Amino acid sequence: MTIKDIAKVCGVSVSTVSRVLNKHPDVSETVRRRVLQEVETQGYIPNNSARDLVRSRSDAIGVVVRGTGNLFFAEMLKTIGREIDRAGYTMVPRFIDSDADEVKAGAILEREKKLQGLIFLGGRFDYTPAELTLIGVPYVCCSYTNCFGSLEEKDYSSVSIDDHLTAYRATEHLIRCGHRRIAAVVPSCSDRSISELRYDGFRSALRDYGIAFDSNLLVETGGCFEMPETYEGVCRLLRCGVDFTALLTLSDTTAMAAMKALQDHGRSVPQDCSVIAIDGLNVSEYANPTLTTMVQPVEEMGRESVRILLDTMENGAPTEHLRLEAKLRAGQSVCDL
Amino acid sequence: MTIKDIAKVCGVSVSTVSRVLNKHPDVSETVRRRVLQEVETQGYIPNNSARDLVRSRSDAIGVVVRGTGNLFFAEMLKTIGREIDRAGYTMVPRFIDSDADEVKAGAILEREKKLQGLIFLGGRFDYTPAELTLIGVPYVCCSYTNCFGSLEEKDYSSVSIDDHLTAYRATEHLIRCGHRRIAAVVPSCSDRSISELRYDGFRSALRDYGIAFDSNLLVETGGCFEMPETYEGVCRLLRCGVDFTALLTLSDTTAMAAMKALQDHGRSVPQDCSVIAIDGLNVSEYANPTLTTMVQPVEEMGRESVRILLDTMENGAPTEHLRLEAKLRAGQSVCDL
DNA sequence: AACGTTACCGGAAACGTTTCCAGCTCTTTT
DNA sequence: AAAAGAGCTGGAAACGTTTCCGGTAACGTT
Repeated sequence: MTIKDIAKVCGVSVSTVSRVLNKHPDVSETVRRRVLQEVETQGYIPNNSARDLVRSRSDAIGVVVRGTGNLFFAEMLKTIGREIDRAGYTMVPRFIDSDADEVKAGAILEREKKLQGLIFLGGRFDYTPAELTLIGVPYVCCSYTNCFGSLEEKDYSSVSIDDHLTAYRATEHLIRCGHRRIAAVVPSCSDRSISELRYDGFRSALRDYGIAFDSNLLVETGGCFEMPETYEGVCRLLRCGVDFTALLTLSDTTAMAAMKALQDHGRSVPQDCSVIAIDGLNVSEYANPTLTTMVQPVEEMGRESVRILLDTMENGAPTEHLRLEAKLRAGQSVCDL
Repeated sequence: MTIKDIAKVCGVSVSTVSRVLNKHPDVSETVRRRVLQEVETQGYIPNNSARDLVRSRSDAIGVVVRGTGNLFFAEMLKTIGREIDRAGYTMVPRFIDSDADEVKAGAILEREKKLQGLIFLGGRFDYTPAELTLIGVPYVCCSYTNCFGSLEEKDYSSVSIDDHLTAYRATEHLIRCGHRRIAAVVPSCSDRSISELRYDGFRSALRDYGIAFDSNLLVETGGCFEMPETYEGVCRLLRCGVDFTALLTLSDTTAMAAMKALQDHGRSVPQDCSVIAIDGLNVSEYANPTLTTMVQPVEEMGRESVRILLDTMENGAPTEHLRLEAKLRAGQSVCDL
């Protein structure tokens, strides 16, 4: 079942059928209708390989996902997938680990498939600027403000919450609840990473409210928003015997790990220690206690990422850097002092 | 940069280069080496569209994911994606909702892309056998024993835990801990669904241990393993005032929702009520209390699903139905009576 | 010396589209 | 009435591969 069969049975040329299929204007209404009807009844589906070959492009958009521990990316991937489908493209995801070579392989391999665009989704990427310029297609960094620290803003697009502001607001919320001794668990990802931005927001809030920063209250963890590391980090903090009434974590899953550590040490949340987080996963509404968290607009982020990418791909639109707002969802993990 | 360029610079024909690239035997060692070296230095990458066109096939494997609430599928998708990548294929996932038409669209749309195989991942699919026979490629149902109830076993492959046995073992664990009044939350998915199998396992265990089944202890919920429905269901159960000391849930996330409902009603887990689940998500180790759950071998399931699919695709191997073992991971959500 | 075999290689068709170009028929303009 | 344009259509090249078929050269066998 090819375009030729349709052409033959309709008594027209393949060119004409092709024109109908591609919605070209210069074909008579009668012929158009005849062809479309035949396509319908025969159940003809164009051969994508042939189409891609002659157009020398594909309908594939790659999504590179890094940061396996964070369930937030799972939700993001789903919304991104839906949007890509809706736009008539094909999503091809690739999950990568921390392994340096596999990360690099990501960029290379994405080029083997004929991708039209790329979405980077995740905590951290180790690409060098040189490697990135090798990518000949537009790409957007989703949920990651400074995906590639050393890159020109005009060379890529990004969609994320305002990480600095979000952490600021979270901290502010704790402060307004009367907390002064606020600890923070910060994954020590790379420079200018998402965690650095959020950490800066945390510090800014403290400063603005005249609260001296106590470096003993800072827990740096390895990995990227991993639960085991977070659990361990909070345990260390507790062993230090330093005093604090609230804890800021940078994601929902790490918040759950942190709460677990607190609870395992006999501290109940929020009575003995409030915990606030960032993400707003569905599952966090069923944590015990329910998480108070800054909800990222997952749907909107996915939609906008794809929109921007498509706009650059199809219309050559300029790059864009979108900062969305995360909204506080009050749960039970924070209480007034 | 095409195969012709390589041929020209090597002084051979395109046929020869093609043969080298496809590891055909009849090409001399010297030529082979010369070509490979040129391919390397030039950084030549074959055009997949052209290759697919002439071979009239692609390297794409579709993964249809249904059941958005269940984080287990997110973990499965990741391992499946890794395996597909490793095998040199391209994964194209599609997330579908409960909407009947979108479900059907799944089958149809998967055929538009030239897919070589399909993996169904998720709680329930509404395809009719007639629709399924339209799928001209091999497919395997992953983590879902009776994906398509009314289908011949020889027509598809499947990989999952033994759902009946797993629920049996979970129930057995509760019984051995001294529990007699055991409630269960069962999503009312379709006939012969995953939840029916697990429910049967639950009933079998009760029977084998001589415990009369009390229908008041059964909570049927709408949706497929959704947290809100589960929460509501457990609330209903509690309002009934019926007595029970343990609760079986069929997934980790619903377990968390169930625990939340119990806790919100002043019952602490496990002191007032033990809770056991099935899945073994990472996050369940950080629930409060830590979940006691039957861990599904995610890695193995993903690996085997892809292996079986590839074996059928490439070698025409017969269909296979693999039942793996879920192992109990003791957490804190179950205690002796 | 003739033949068959083996190992290797090139030519060319084929895959199913899209798109450029040319041509045809009508209508409108000069 | 001729020229110009508009609207529609078909022919054919091109996209980059794979693979079938045939051919050559070298070599061993009779």
